[in-house]
Amino acid sequence: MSLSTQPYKGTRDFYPEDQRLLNYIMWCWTEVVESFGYEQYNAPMLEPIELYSAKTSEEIVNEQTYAFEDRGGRKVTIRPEMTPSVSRMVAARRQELSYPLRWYSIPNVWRYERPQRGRLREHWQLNVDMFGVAGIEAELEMIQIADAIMQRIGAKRTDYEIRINSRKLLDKRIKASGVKSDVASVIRIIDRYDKTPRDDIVKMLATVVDEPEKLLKSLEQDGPSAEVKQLQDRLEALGITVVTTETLARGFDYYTDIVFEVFDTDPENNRAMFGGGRYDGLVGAFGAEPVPTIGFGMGDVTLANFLQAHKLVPALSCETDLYAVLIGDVYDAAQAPITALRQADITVAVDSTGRKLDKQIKAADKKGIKHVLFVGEEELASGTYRIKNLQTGKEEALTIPEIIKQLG
RNA sequence: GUGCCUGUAGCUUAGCUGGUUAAAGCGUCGGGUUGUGGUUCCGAAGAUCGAGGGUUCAAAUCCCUUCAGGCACCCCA
Repeated sequence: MSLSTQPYKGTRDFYPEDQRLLNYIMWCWTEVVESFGYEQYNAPMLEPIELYSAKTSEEIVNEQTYAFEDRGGRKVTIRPEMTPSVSRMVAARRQELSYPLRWYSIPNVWRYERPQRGRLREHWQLNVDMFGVAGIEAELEMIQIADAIMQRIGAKRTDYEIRINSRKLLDKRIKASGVKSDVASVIRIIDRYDKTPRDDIVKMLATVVDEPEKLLKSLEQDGPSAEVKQLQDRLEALGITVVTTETLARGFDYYTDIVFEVFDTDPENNRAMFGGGRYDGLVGAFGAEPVPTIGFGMGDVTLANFLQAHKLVPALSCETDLYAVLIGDVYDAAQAPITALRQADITVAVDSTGRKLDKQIKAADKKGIKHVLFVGEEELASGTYRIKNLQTGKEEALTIPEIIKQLG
C-alpha cells in the first residue's frame, strides 16, 4: 500500500505558484498595516485549552479546536484564533507597555471544521489590534485600515461594503424585548438575519425572547445609535462609505461595542469576508487592569476567493532574474561570471541538465524568468555574454559589469 | 457534527442499458542532423478507472463501506 499524496483534510500544499499568491496577500497586508505604524508580534501555536474556554465561543472551543494532551498530561490546543493570545501578552506586561499599542500578526490558525469553499481547517490570518484607545478614533482607524487593504489589493469601492453596528445597542434592544435565557443565544440568531427568511427568524427568536416581533421591528426601524451615526459621518468625511446594519452581530461573545464587517457585494460570493470590533474586556480577564481594545482579523482563503471572483489576482511570476543557459561542457568555468552576478544581487538559476539549447530556453520561459544568459566557450573566452529578454525577444552582447548595471 | 451531489492519466474530459490490450486534448519528456524559446511537425512516458469489499462467467460501469472535494445546515476569528 502506497502513501497518499493528498494533504491532510482541509489543509493545503503550497506549490511555488500558490506560495507566490500567499506571499502577495501577506505583502499587501504588511504594507498597509505598517504604513499605519503597526508592529509585528507572534505567539506560540500551542496554547493551554483554558485560554479559550472562557473567552471564545463555546461551540468553537468544544467542537472546533484541535485539542490534545501533551506528554506531561497538559491539555493543549492548536490556536483557533489569535485574539486570546495577544490579549494574554498584553495583560502580562500591562504596566510596562506604552499605549496605544498598534500590533499585527499573521499566524496560521486551525479549526476542526467541515471544509467547504472559503473555509478550510487552517488558514493564514492577519490580526490587527489596537490597545489603549477608548475613543471612537480607534474604530475610525481600524475601519480605515480595513478599507486601505481592500484598496491595496485593487478592489473597487463597489466590490465590497463595510457594515457597522453597536453591540451595546443590540444588547439594549434585546434586553428590552424580554430575554428568556442569555443574550448570546439571541445574538447568534440575529447574526443570521441576512440569509434566513424573516418568518424563521421570528420563530427562532420566540424561543429565547418574550417579544420577537417587537425586537425585530426595533432593529429594522429604529436606526443606529448616536455613536454609530457619528462613526459613519466621520468615515464619510474620510471618503469611506459604511452602511449601518442594526442586525449585524458577529459570532464572538467577547465583543463589547462597535462591530464591523466587510461584505463581498458580488452576487456569486455574497458573504462576510472578514470583520472585527471592540473587545474591551479581554485583557482584564487575565486579572490585569482592563485595557480598551479593538481589532479585526482576515483570512487568506476568503481574500483569495475575493481576488479570483473580482479578477484581481495579479500575474505573479518567478522572482529569478536570470536563467543561465550553458553551451557545451562549461559548468565549472561558468561559475565565476555567475557568482559575480549573484554578488551584485542578481538572482541566477543555472540549467545544469546539459540538454539542448532550445529546451533550456523553454524551461526558463515556462518558469517565467525574464532573461536568459548564454554561457559557452566563446563567451567565457571573450568576456562578453549574450543576454536575451524573453518577453521582447531582444538579444545583446554585454560584459558582466554591463549586465549588472542593466539589471541591478 | 447532519443532509445532498461528485471522484477516470499532472489538468480538462470521453467511455458508464456491465463484455477482449480504458480514449482524446492540454501539459511533461525526447526528436526534427552538433549554439537559441514563445508557432508547427513527429514520437514517448504517464491511469491497478479515489481506496476497500461485494454481486457476476465478466465491472471504470451495479451494491455497500471508506477517503477526498463541492453545496446547504451548524458555526464563523
